[in-house]
Amino acid sequence: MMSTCHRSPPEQTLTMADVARLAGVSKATVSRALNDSPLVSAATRTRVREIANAHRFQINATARSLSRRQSNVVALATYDHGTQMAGEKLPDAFVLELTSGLIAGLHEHGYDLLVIQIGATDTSWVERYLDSQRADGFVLLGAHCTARHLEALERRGAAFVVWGLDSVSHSFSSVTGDSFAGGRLATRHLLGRGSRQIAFIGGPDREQEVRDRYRGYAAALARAGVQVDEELVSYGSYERESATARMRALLERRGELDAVFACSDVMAIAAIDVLRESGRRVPDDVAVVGYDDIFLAAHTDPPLTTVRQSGPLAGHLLADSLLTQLRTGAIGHVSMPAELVVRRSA
Amino acid sequence: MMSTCHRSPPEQTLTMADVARLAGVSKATVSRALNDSPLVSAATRTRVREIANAHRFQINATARSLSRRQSNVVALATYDHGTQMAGEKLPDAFVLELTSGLIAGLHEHGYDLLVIQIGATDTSWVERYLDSQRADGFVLLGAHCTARHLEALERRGAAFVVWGLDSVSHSFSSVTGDSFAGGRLATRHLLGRGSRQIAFIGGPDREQEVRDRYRGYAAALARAGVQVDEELVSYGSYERESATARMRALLERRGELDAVFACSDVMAIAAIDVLRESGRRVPDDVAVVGYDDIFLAAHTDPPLTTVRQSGPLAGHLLADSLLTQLRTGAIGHVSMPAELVVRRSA
DNA sequence: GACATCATTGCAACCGGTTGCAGAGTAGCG
DNA sequence: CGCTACTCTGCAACCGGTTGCAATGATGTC
Repeated sequence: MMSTCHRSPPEQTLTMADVARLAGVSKATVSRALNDSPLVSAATRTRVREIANAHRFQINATARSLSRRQSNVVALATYDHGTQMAGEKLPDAFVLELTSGLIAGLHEHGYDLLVIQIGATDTSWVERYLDSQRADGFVLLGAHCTARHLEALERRGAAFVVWGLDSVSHSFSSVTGDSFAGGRLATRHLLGRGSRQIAFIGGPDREQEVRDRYRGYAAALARAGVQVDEELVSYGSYERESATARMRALLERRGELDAVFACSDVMAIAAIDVLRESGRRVPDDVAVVGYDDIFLAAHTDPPLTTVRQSGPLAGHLLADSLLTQLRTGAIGHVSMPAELVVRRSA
Repeated sequence: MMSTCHRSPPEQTLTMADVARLAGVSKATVSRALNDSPLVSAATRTRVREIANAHRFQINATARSLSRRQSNVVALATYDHGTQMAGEKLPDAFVLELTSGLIAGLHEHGYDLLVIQIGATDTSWVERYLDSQRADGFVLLGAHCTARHLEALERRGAAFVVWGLDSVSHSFSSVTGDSFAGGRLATRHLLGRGSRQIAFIGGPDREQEVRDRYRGYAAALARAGVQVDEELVSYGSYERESATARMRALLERRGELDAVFACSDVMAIAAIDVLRESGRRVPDDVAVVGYDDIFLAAHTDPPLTTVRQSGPLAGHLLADSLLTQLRTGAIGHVSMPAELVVRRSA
């Protein structure tokens, strides 16, 4: 192929003043025409727009931000993923998907996403980004943010949304996974396969998320007329080792169990190892359902049936929530549907 | 704890004019003082700065951008991670780590990172972000960007860096993994363990990356005085199935092989499955090394020894490269060291 | 035909920084 | 002491949009 010959003239980006001159009107009129102001006639509006398009005019976002006193940028606060924190609680893929949905959601309303890194104790970024007009609001990930951060944001009166954190004691917008529905979904699936002795392996029992999953578990059992057997319920930490120990204990107490619902995929995988070790087959003898749908889940043996949350949807909801707050000041809480990914382990 | 009483007065963000008034000087002097201009006396500079700090003055980035005609923002172009593309070639964790390093690297020079999503065929984002002054330059991920994108950027004269793409026919800055070193590292490690019949399972043999890894493999063998056995070398696609088939073929041709170097972790895992199936033990009978260090690698059985690239370092180098280009116009190519992660498979 | 009303448009002052240029003050030099 | 040189500071004009307000002309009403 030949290289292009009709390269347009240098054409350094033009300004509204240029467009105004070309259209034979004033800067103000161009501004109004492009912003759909009712203060210009339809005829003028279309003419100006045609000229602007023909010359590929791009409005200068910086100048607009300066006079409107809003940047149309939202900052996503993350930790340094190059170090320890990486994927501690959030699966990597989920963060990327969430970011993707967030960008898309913001974009629909003319906002861009800035990504910043924040330290656990430092809160200066709030002023640095807000007062300098670099961002209009913030999105935080609950797994990463501290009480100190939340306080700093509230004190400064910043607009922000948090993913995965219930705001019992504070008043800020949040979007969380519907753990109750997730727990019910997992349990219902196991019941549907015929299991009746379903074990529950939870994370720390103080966490709201874990409690909600338990409530969902219990609700599904009740609905099916199955009594909750407390001997089948066990809490601990999210560690792999902790799950291994608990699975062993469960087998000793209730060797006849026929299913396991674990509150994370990592715990589910550990449980499967223990079950195999004890000579049981998965899913034939014991069915297992996890939670999160980490990348690994699709590649274990057998592939893990698990509960996942839609990252893109989470991002979209965060965007909507934050933009609503920016526009109206309203704060809100949204709970996201959980979906069951059926693979082979149950 | 009690809530704070000494909440500072409303204190709507102050401007340079305010600082100027407080310091009894002009706006211009404040600007110069804060920017380390040689046009202010040392005494004035410190006094102005003290006052600015005392009042927690934050410069308005928007206004500064407008008059300096540069935004101090760099855009990272990504695809929509909510759909098919997700993690096709780049491990999720790597993208997050790279982003992390990128943010840190940019931050050191006063730049922020904007993340945008681009479509495979759409190129309008170049003008949208450049002409509107929203970004000064771009970072692209080779696995995601098309020739069309590169052309659009070059035509527009944009500053940009690409990760993982050699610019043989174009002239733009790039940062890539050192596949030659990676291949050598892996092979040397296998040789060090005593293996002599080392199979090579590559991706498509047209890819530069794959060729470089092969060169590294060959170089390490030569160095150890081992003849390359073409029967042990095999190419194909990156698919899991393809790797399975090739491993089977290799075993038929050279049942006595004692090690495998695969060009991706997914292929290495597939190879391990085949080896097990054939009754061989890993690593006792056959040692296996992969490439990429995907999250899964640390959790396979046995945990996979593999070659990884430092995501944070990649990000830093991308930042440096782009900023240099913005400052001086110089374009450059950097090759990143590969590191061997020794786990249990070799 | 005179006057109030309304739809359009332009003027000019913002938004909050940066910077060329002129002027004031001080020091250096013969 | 007079004159040049140099240091420091302020004025004012930018950067490229937005918007209150006044001005213009057209339309409608009695």
